[in-house]
Amino acid sequence: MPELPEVETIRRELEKDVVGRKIKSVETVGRKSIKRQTPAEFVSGLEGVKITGVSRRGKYLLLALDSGQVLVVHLGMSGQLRRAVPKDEVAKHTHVTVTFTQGGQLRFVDPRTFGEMFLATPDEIGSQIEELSTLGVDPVEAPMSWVDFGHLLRSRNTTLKSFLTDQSMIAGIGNIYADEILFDSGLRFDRETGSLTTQEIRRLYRSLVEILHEAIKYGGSTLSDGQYVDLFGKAGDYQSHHQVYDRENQPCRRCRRTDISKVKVAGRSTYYCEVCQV
DNA sequence: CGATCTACCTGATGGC
DNA sequence: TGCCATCAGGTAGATC
Repeated sequence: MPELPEVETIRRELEKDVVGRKIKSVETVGRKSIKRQTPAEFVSGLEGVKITGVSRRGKYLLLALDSGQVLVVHLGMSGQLRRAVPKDEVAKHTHVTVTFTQGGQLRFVDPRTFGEMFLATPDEIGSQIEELSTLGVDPVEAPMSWVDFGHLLRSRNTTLKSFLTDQSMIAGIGNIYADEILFDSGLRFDRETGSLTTQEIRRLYRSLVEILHEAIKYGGSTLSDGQYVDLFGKAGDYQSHHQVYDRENQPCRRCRRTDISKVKVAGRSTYYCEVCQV
C-alpha cells in the first residue's frame, strides 16, 4: 500500500500532532504487528515515554522517544496509523493502541498484517537491523546529484523498474510510483540500467524527484479499495493524477493515440504506454 | 549477481 | 445467492 508519498504525508501529520505527547498506556492485541519483541517488552518500552520527533527513511517511520529508543513503524501493504479518542469504535484488525496522557490515541490497524512496529536504538537501526541499515538514499530527505544517481544506476545490472523499487538503492519507491516515474521520464520498465544515455539519466532522476514531490503535495494515492488513508482517515488525491498506474486500456494522457498496457513482471503489475516510453 | 517464485495475510471483486 | 479464482501500495528467502 503505502509508498514514500503516503508515508511522508503521515509523517508530516504525526510531526504536528503527536510530537511532545507523552504515552500513558499501550495495548496490543496478539502479536501480528509486534514480531521482533514480546508485547510486554514493547509496552514497557513505551509507557511513560515522550515522543520527541518523527522522521522517515524510505517507507519506514521513525518516532524518536525521550527514552533514547526509536519506535519504528512499517505499514506493509495495508497498515494504517489513525488518530482516535478512546470512545471511537475500534476498527477490525486494530493491533496496537497507544493512549496519550493528554488524551487521544494513536492506533495501528493492519488487516493483512505485513506491517509491524518495534522498538530499537539508533545504533541498532544504523548497523544491526538489516532492512534499515542497508536502506538506500531517500530521494526526498536527501536528494543527490543526477551524476551520483547515474553512478548508482550503473552499479547495478538490471532493469529500470527493478532498480527503482530496490530499497537498498533508492528508498521509498514501490509499484505505483515506479510506473509513474518511468512514464514521466519516457522510459520503459524493461530498459537495462546500463543502456541509458546521459540525458536519459538526467531525465529519469528529474522525474523521480518531481513525481514523488507532486504525490506528496496531493497527499499520496488512494486506490479504489480506499485502503490508504492518512492519520485522520482522509484519502489521498494523487490517484487522479496517475498517468499509467491502474489505467489499463484507458487512453494515454500524453499521446492520446494508445491505450495504456499492463503486463506482469515478476508477479507484479506494470503499466506503461508503448508509444511514449522507449 | 540477478531473475523468478513462494510465502506471509485478509478482503474485495468478478465470473459462472 | 454461493463458490472459486484472482488481485492488491511490501519484503524476505529459496532456488536456479
